[in-house]
Parts: sequence; structure tokens; C-alpha cells
Amino acid sequence: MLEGTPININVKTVCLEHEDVSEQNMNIQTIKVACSNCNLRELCMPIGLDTDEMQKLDAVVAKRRRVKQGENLFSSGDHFTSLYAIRTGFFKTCVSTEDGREQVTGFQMAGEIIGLDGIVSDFHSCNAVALEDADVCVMPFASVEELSREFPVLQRHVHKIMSREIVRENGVMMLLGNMRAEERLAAFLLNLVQRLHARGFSQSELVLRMSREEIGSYLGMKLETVSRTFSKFSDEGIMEVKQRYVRILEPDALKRIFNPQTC
Amino acid sequence: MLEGTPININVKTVCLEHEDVSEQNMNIQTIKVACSNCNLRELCMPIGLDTDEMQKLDAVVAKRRRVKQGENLFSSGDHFTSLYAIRTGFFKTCVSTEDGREQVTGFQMAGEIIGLDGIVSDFHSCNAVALEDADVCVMPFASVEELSREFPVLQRHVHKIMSREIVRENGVMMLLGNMRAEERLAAFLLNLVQRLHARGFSQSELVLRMSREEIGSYLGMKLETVSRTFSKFSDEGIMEVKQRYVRILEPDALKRIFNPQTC
DNA sequence: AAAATTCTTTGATATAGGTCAAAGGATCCA
DNA sequence: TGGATCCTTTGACCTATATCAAAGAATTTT
Repeated sequence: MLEGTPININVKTVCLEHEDVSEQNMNIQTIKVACSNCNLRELCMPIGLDTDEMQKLDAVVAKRRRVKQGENLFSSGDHFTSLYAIRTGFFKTCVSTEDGREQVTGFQMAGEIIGLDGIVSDFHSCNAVALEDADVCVMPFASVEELSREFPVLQRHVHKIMSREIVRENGVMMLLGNMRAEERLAAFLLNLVQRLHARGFSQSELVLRMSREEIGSYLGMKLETVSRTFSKFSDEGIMEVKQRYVRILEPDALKRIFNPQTC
Repeated sequence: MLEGTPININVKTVCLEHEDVSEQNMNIQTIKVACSNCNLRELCMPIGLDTDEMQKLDAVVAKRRRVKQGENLFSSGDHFTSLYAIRTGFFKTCVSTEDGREQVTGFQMAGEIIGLDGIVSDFHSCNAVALEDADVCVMPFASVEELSREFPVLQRHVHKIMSREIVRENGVMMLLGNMRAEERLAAFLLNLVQRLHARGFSQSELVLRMSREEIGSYLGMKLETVSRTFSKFSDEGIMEVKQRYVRILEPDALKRIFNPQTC
């Protein structure tokens, strides 16, 4: 995800291990350890499944799909059939109005699930665009439902994934409705870096996969404002910014901006 | 919901009929007809359940709870146990920051489900406040899950409810990120009136259950801006506004403001 | 490797909506 | 019933961010 950058990857890297599961037929103990940092486990391997259950699960996520940078995994209006677990790569999801305005509704990375928007109407209502070459597990939703009727643990995990998305969006609403440009960008960067860290990447360095305009669309601000805010953070010594490369020098300052009271 | 106002209620009113189900033991055919406009049917009575299944479902929603105006149905930090189907009354859900800023994340009316935010962490992450005296069905989530493992139709409905909430929040993000004050308020009013109409109320008249400040919080604007925008709509003859009473005179004008291209 | 394209930064200026203030209506409560 | 409180409206002014513009980097294409 961050190739080409001087990042200290102390990893067990996420879903690469997942590949080992089906392709090298490792035992469960190994899988658990290997995927312990992979959000994919939430759908693919909730804790408490036995070998037989694990195998049925593997069958559901058997299909794979590659999506090249700039291509859509699915588009608004597409018929909904499957959820997608990101194995590698980075996506944005966005909705648009008739008159062409676009709102980025989220950025998704390895281990995260996309496609939930399609369940309600059997049609997708947003676009999922690969911001870099990507590789996803295709999980036919009918199979997911069938299996989660059999395995309460899986059922609970599916529910949690959907609830998590609702709670995340609540947080974005707070950002968009109540926060100023600096707070929004601080929150965004802290969230990104925290998710990357959970995947074994650096806590302080990252390479943005999205443009200033895409960040702005997500955060409800114009690309110039995003750029100026980056420059301000840089001037204040909070971070080093060089185009899409960002090194956070003062994480506490960033947290203070996001959350003035507690920090 | 809109008592005390000169609204033409041509109703089959919503979830009142649901009460008949358990209390008068009507047959399914009657239920279906009676609740055909009630969103509650999505959880309580998905199409395709037989009498036996219906009875099991009734058992799940057996408990009731009254919430007085101004009281919380649940609060951020509360342990999550149940979803709630609103029978009567009107709620707002909101999240808040450490430093006391509040973001209204939604307004919910009869037939809608609240509490989904609690599933992911077993704790609620928002407050649900009754904006008028309310009456809810308490649905222990464990029972909902158990039953939806038994009844695929119910399972699908639970998934749709969660997906619908995700899609709704996508729309709010678009409002907050891309739209101007007038567009936001137009969208808000059109959405409210559409939901009220689906419940048998007027398409053109409504009494707001929430203050200008609460509308503003939801739409990411200050109460003064909400008030001014109402006044502007009123001056332009699009609607008649008298405090919380609103009569839409030019619905097409409102749609044009919300969606400049298509209308 | 040069040309074309796209992205980012920065400056100058404009504006939608925020802030502060005050008055008039509703609504609540004793 | 009357006073207190809360809500809404409106005016005057201000500011954070948008808009417009242009130059410099980076990336892609030929």
C-alpha cells in the first residue's frame, strides 16, 4: 500500500496472510495468528469457528477480482450481488448529484468491506473507485446470509460491520457539520494513520493515495483549502508535507486540534 | 404526531395498527393491509411469514416503553441490548464532542428503528432523545438475531434496515459537504414531508417537532441561517411558515432548489 | 526525452454563512 | 394568571472558506 516510501513495515501484513490460508492450507492456529491484525477476519474468520466452519467460509470468499487504478469495482445503479473484502489496494466510495457534484463518502483499505449500500434496494447507490491497483474477495451476499444463519458468530460479525459503518458516518457528519477546516484535516489524518498502523504501517508516516480534491470532497472543503491547511500544519512544525508524502512530527498537537478539550 | 394542526389525516395510521396485531389477534391478511404503510413491518412483519412465524415475531416485540418528551431512550455510553421500533412519537439522535458540540445525526418517526449504533461495540455511541412523548417496541437484539437465523425473510429485512441507514447517511454527507443552505433546507423538508406522507399525513403541511437549532445542527448551519432561509422561502411564496407550522405552496420550486438539473 | 496533462501550492479577492445583539412570540410553570 | 424561560426573527457586521488566477511539480503519454 505504501510501497516506494521509507516506511518501517514491522508486519505480519494483513490479508496477504489470508492468501496463505486457501493456497497453502495452513491450520487454523496459524491463520489466527497470521490474520490477527486483519479486519478481514471479521467476515472471513470470526473467532470461534471450527475447522469445518472455516472451510465453508473459505468457499464463500473463493472468487477474486482485480481492479486497476481508476476503474470502478461497482458503480451507482449496478445490480447488487456481492460484498467485497479488500485484499490489497485502496478505494474511495462516492455519490453524486444529477448536476455532477461528487461527494466522497469514504476511503477504504485492505481488510475493509465495501458494497453494503447495495443491500437495501438491490442496486448500488455509490461508486467504488480503485485509487490504486486492487485485489478484492468477492462474497456473494446470498452466501454470506446463508452462512450467517448457520454460524451465529458470523452473523454477529456481519451486523457489527454494518453498525461500524453507521457509527463512522455519524462521525463524518460531526466533522462536516461542526468542525473547522483544521479540525477536519487533523481528524482525517489521525484516522488514516491509525488504520494504517493497525495494518502494521508507521504511526507517523504515510503516503496519501488520494488527491487534495478527493480529500476535500470527503471533508467538505475545496482542494485549495486542503492544500493551505496542509501548509499551515507544515509551517507550525506539526508535520512534514511533500505532495502526498506526510510525516507527522507532533501527533499530540494534531490530537489537540481535533479534540481541543481532552488533549 | 401532528395533533393540534389542521392537517388532513387520510389515515390507516401506521403503527397504531400494529398494536391491534398483538392485542386483538387479527389474522395476517388484515395485518398486512393495516400496516401496509408502516415501516415497522420491515422488522415486525416481512412479507412471507406464516402464522406460526408471526407469533414468534410478536413475542420478540412484546415489551414496550414510554419515553416522555425531552427524555433519552438511550444515551451515549449506555450498554446496548435492544433495538427500538418507534410506535408513536418523534426522536432525534445526536452525537457530541468532548467540548460540548452537538451534531444531530437524524430524526426518526413512527415505524423507524433506532439503536443500530450500539451493535458494533455493545455500547451506544449516540443519544436518542424524544422530541415528543413517545412509545417504542423494545426488541432485544439477541432475539432479533436468533429469529433472523430462523427466518431468512426477517434476516434480509434487518440487513435492509441497516443498509438503508448507511445510504441515508451517505445522502446527509452529500448535503453537508456539497450543498448550500437553501438546498439543505429544501432537501430536509422534502424528505420530512415524504416520510410523513407515507404515514398518511399531508404532502403539503407539517408541524416541525424540532427547533431551528436542531434543524441547524442536523444540516450543519446555525439557527439564524435556518430561520433566514425559512423566511426567504416564505418571501418567495414557496411556503407559508409560522413558527413550526409549515405549508408547502410550491413543491416543484422546492424540488428545483434541491435538485437544479432534473427539475 | 519532450510534450501534454494533471496535481499542488500560493496569492488576491469575494461571499455565504457565522456571530453578536435585540425584540417579539410562544410556552412553561408556579 | 402572570412571570420566567425558551424559541424565533431580523438587522448589522465579520470571518472562514470559496473563487479565480497563475506558476511550479509531478506524472503520463508519445
